[in-house]
Amino acid sequence: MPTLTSAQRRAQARQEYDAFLAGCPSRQLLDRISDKWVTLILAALGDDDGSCGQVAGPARAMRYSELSRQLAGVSQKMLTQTLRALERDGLLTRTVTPTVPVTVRYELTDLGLSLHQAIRAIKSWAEEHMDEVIRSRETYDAHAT
Amino acid sequence: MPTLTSAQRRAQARQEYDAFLAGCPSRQLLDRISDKWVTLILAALGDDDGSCGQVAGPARAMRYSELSRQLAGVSQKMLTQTLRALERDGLLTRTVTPTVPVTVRYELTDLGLSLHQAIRAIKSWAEEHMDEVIRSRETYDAHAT
DNA sequence: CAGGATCCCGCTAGATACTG
DNA sequence: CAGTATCTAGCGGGATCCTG
Repeated sequence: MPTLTSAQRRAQARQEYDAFLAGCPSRQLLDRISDKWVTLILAALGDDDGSCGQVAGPARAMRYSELSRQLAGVSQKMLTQTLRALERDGLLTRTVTPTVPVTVRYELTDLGLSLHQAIRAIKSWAEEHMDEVIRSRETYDAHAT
Repeated sequence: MPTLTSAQRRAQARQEYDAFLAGCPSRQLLDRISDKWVTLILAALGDDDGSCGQVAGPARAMRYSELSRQLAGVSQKMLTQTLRALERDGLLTRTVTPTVPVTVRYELTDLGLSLHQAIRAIKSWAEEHMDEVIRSRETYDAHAT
């Protein structure tokens, strides 16, 4: 049935999966992408860092060490583990170039890029509304004495 | 300086906070909102459930038991804990009506509603792209033998 | 009904050390 | 450079019991 439009297919997919249901695979997928490191990795790979014109860097290849530097505080374990999971889920590609020493580049796939749009909004939201949240916490904590 | 537009203020906030930095408060905020239950709670409270016209239910008040029913599989502890954190951060309000038995309603604030837009995109993405991810996993696993 | 309070297990993040 | 391997402390999170 290739007669379905992509919009129809997406609507159908949404009917099949419902993250509100405990057993639904999309619940587990939601859990996986609702992760601090996933968010930051997607943001790093999807965003142009501005060093070469910040208009719209649709995708960006980064090396392992670049990522670990940009995601301050991430352990090698978490970085590797998260990258592997994202590769397995088809969100990014891992390309090994057999130089000496070896070079590994990570790059978003189209699928990863489609998620990046949403992920980026989350990260921006956190940065933009930090002040409001801090103020809210202060009044909440003061009230509870 | 109330001469700043809201767009300017947001841009400024984004400069002050950078979730890529380990010590930045926004990193911690990002971690908090990158959570399965947060996503589902925000989605539940922000979405109209379709029972009264699914065009655009901007906000929706729900009772504790309604939430626990809709978020299948959530424990009371996690539900209560997450709701408290979201209330503290100013994303939702908790209203107690002293009936017998007591009635408690949760409702998104404007701040919560602003995050809901982004959160909803994440949940929809997970449901819409589940098939692609599953297929990707299969080929990945098959390759690794 | 809407939680609060405890107990407790699992697992997983993070630190450390080693390698091709 | 780009990981892998191992260990452990800590806490996320579920189960259970209790209350206003």
